[in-house]
Amino acid sequence: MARIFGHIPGQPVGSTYARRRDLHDARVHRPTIAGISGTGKEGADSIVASGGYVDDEDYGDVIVYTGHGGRDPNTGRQIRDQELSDPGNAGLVRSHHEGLPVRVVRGQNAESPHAPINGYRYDGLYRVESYGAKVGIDGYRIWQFTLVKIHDAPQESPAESAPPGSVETGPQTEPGPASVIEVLVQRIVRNGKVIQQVKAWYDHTCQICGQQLEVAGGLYSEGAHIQALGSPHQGPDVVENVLCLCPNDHVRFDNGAIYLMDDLKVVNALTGQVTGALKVHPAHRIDVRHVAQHRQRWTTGTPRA
DNA sequence: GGGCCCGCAGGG
DNA sequence: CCCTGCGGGCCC
Repeated sequence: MARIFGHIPGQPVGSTYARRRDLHDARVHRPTIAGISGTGKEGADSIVASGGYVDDEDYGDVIVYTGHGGRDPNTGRQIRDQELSDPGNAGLVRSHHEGLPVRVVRGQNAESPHAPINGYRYDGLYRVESYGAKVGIDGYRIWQFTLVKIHDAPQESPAESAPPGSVETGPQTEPGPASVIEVLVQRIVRNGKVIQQVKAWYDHTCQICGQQLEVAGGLYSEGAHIQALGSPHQGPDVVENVLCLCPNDHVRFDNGAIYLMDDLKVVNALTGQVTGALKVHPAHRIDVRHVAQHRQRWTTGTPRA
């Protein structure tokens, strides 16, 4: 069975499964015990986060996921260094380099507010934002992978176009749906100068909530365009149109859960209440025309094409 | 086939 | 709760 990257047809985000075997049967995550599905040559197509590794961190839209290896099978504690060459770890590295999306499944974990109460839940696609090694809680080197949720509109893998019974003979060239590859390429994060400049001004501090998100290897923030890029919004990729936000506030902002007034007060769209003021660095000029466009996009009732 | 892995059930 | 045995599936 070929490895599938991206969503599995018929398995929408939020689907729940009682046991690991059910995840396997649904092809959402094939291994029945292992947390990472993948190899160094192909990349990793899915992971399960069940809280089994003490160094894991789950922030919802950002997951710091510990690689495998080096554990005492009985106690679950690290008893030796992890190796990046182990298949699953190498797979996540490959996914990072290729920009491949990783299906994330969360398992029951009473200590995490993001985990299901029981069983397993498919929580959608993440990209491997970065990875690195550190000495874990148990005193051995671990490899950790920072996974960041992909918030684009769900991209269904195209249905198998080959009719049943149509068997390709000859060498397996693994045709692979081209559209999936295109989507992946589109999702490679642009880390251009504009976003880097904005992040530098704020040192990764969220302009809305003021928090700095610490991940392995440093701080993490996102450059958020106020007036969205591309059709139909046509916002420019300039510092006057970019905010430095934490992932959660980025999601809220991009989906209209929060918007800004012209004086840069922050408004909760559900309540209409001002919840604070945008924090702005003296050198950062924000163009209120983009602020107004974003606000009108989410507060006017005119349907959009 | 050998070894590995973020299960699972059962018993104390 | 912790520990045990018994595992399936996958990668090498």
